Amino acid sequence: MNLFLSYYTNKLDKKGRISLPSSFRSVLPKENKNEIILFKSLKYKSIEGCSSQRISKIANRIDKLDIFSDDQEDFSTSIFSEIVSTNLDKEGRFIIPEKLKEYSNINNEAAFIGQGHYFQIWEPKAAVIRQRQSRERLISEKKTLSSIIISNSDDK
Amino acid sequence: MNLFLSYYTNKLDKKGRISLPSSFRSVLPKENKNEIILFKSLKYKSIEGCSSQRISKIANRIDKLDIFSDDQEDFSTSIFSEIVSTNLDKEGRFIIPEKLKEYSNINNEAAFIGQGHYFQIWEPKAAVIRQRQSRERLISEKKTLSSIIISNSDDK
DNA sequence: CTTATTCCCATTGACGCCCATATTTTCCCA
DNA sequence: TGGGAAAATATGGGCGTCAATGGGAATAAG
Repeated sequence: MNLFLSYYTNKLDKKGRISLPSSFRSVLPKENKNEIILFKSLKYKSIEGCSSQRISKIANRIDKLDIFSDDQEDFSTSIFSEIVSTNLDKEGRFIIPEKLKEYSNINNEAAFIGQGHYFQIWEPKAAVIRQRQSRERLISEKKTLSSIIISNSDDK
Repeated sequence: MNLFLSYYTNKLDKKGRISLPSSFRSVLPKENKNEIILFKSLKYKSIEGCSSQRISKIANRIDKLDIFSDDQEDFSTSIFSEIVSTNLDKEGRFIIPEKLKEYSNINNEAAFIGQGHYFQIWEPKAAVIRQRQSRERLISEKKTLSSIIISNSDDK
C-alpha cells in the first residue's frame, strides 16, 4: 500500500526526535527513503508532510511562470521558504523544526494522521478535536463514506 | 534535494563575513562549489542569489526577447550591470558587498530565504513580514500548499 | 604602508551515527 | 486457539562529526 493511512501517536525524546510511523516510512520512495518534506498547514495549526519527490516538479512548474513576475515571487516565497527538508536517521526518526513545533503546539507527543498522498502531524488533543469535527461535519452534511467512494468511479 | 529550501538566519561577524547555510551550499553545482551570484531584487529591498549557472539560463531567456526592445534593454541594464560575483571561503562564508547591504538594510544579521532555484537575503524583520504577506496571499486565493504539492498530475 | 581578503585553527552547540533496551507485532507450532 | 519465540518497531543515550562563529596570521591589493 503506497498511501499514508491510519493514525499513530508517538513521543518526542529528550533530543526532540520522533519516529515516523513505520507504515509511513514504507510509503516513501526507495530513492529517497529517508527524506521527508514538512510545512505548515494553511488551514490548521498542524504540520503537513510528504515525500520530497514532488518538490522538484513544482519548482519547474513555478519556474515556467515569468521570471520576476508577481506570481513567481509569491509562490516561491510562500512555498519554498516555508518548506523544510528533513532526514530520517537509521531508526526512522526525525526532528521537527522548532518553528513548526511552535506553530502546531507540539511538545512531548505528536499524532500522525494519514491523508493518502500526504500526512499531517498534530498536537494529540487538537488531533482528536479535529477528527471529531470532520466526522460531525460529514454526518451533518449527510455524506456517507459509501456515497463518496462510489461516486468516484474514476479512481482506478 | 537540489533546491534552495527553507529559512535560515545567520550572523555577520566583525569582518562582515556570513555563512551561506550549509543546505544552500550543497545546492551549488560541484564545478562552482564556491561561487555565488548576487544582485538587487527588482521588487523588494532584498538581495537575490544563485549559482552562476542560473544566470546563464536567465541570459538565454532575455536573449529571446526582441533584441533592441525596451524590455531587453531594461532587463540587461537592471540585472546584468548590477550583478556581483562572490566567492565563499573554506568555511562557506562570503562578504556581502557594501552597496547591497545598504540597499537591503542588512546589518548584523541576515535571513536566507529559499526560493527553489534561487534564494534571497533579507534583513530579518523585513523577511518575516514578506513571508507573512506571501502566505496570506496564497491563503486568500484559497490555494493550499497541500493541493499544490500533493495534487494529482504526476503520480508514478 | 594600509586596508581588505583569504587561510588556518579553535570553540561551541547541534545533529547524525551507532548501539542498547523496551515494547509491540508477527508468526509458528503445539 | 493459545502460548511463546522471533522479528519489527519505538525509544534511550553515548559520542563523533559538522555547521556556525570567532579571531590571529598570512597574503593580496592599492
